[in-house]
Amino acid sequence: MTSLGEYALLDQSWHDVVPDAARRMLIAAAQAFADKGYHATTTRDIAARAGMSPAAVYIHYRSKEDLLFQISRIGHERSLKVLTGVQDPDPVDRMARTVASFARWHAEFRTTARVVQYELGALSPEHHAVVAELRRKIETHVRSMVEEGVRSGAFTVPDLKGTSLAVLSLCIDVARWYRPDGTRTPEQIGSLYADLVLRMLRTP
Amino acid sequence: MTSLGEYALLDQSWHDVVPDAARRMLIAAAQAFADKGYHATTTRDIAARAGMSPAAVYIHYRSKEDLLFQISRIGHERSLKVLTGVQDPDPVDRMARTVASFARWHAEFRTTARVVQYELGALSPEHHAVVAELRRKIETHVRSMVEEGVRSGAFTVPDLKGTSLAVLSLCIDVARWYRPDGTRTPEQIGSLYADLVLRMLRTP
DNA sequence: CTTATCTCTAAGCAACCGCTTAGTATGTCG
DNA sequence: CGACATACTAAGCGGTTGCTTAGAGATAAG
Repeated sequence: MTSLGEYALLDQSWHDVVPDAARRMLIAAAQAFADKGYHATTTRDIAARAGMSPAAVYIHYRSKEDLLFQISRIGHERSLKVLTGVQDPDPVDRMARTVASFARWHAEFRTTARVVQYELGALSPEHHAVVAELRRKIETHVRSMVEEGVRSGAFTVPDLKGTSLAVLSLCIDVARWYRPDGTRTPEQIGSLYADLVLRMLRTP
Repeated sequence: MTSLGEYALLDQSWHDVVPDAARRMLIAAAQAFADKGYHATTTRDIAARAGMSPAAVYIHYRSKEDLLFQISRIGHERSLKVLTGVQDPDPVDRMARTVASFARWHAEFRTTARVVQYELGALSPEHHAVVAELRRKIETHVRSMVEEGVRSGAFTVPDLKGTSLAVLSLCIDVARWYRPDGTRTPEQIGSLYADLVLRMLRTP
């Protein structure tokens, strides 16, 4: 029920959530939302996955939507950290390593990533605004990395904004198609995607 | 309510659906599913969008899931047709034109595409098997196009299956991020994507 | 006219939804 | 020990869900 195997698909960020029961509930909700979608998940599902009664959800969270918001917020923050955490003086190497780790994250922590990428619409307008700001930062960061490469002469792109969006889109969609039982490891997907993106961007 | 403006985001395939009320119901359902998701849409929503009573849904369809299946099936068939409809003796030109029209379709008919790509999980096992077969054909077709280019020497890829999946993934994800009020037209997205994909695949 | 068929609606049923209430067990501090 | 706070459950409330039933209106054939 709470084996390491199930937790392996979740990001390490959850360790900060206290108390213990609140964290178990959040993890149960993330797994349920990723598996069936927010609207198809009932609060009874979540409580059962956490091994508690339906009412226990409301000890630690205001509502079902609050659970989604916490998962989405923490997930977006982690995703942004993965994206911006790579430092490298060379724009090409930086892009390659960033794409590799960002794409890899979407495979390895697919459970979190799916909630982050596909359940935005279920957030309240106020909560949506919070994660929308984080998403804007993600888009801006990718674009500025492409821009830097273009300035250095290493990259040549026909449409800066559109190409940046395509790079980001490619990485994000990993969360949709990746299956843990497939032939490729998250690491291998990261390497492949870094290579493909450099080919897309590099000056011929 | 039933202006051309709203219908413009839907594929032309729907014209085959008869009788008239059944088609209106299917289009209303597709719009609702694309907008809010299958599980967040009620049969009363669908009926109201079609301008009929809640019970009218069940005159033409067995269930809410049956509506989803019809949309998903017709959408997948259309999507496959768009993908395989391009004929060109040159593997490079064929790939470019195919990617352009496939990516363009996901932008132009975003309503249909979103149901096709993001509501698979809500189908019954039997219905899911039907569209899964169509999806396999789509994947196979992209891979054989890449393969053909590699054989001709025009393309060089490190991982045939993985790269083909990435090309397909890039086009599909257009349905997630595209907004009709954006600066790029579906046509422009198609052109950009065709260019980006060729850069990904071409022998240096 | 009657009869049959098709398409639709008004009303409603059983089940399920998110969430609340009332109460219990456990631990902590004085 | 009693007083209080915390974390939980059993039970259930009001509202909504997908779907059904009974019947009305329209049309067309006999």
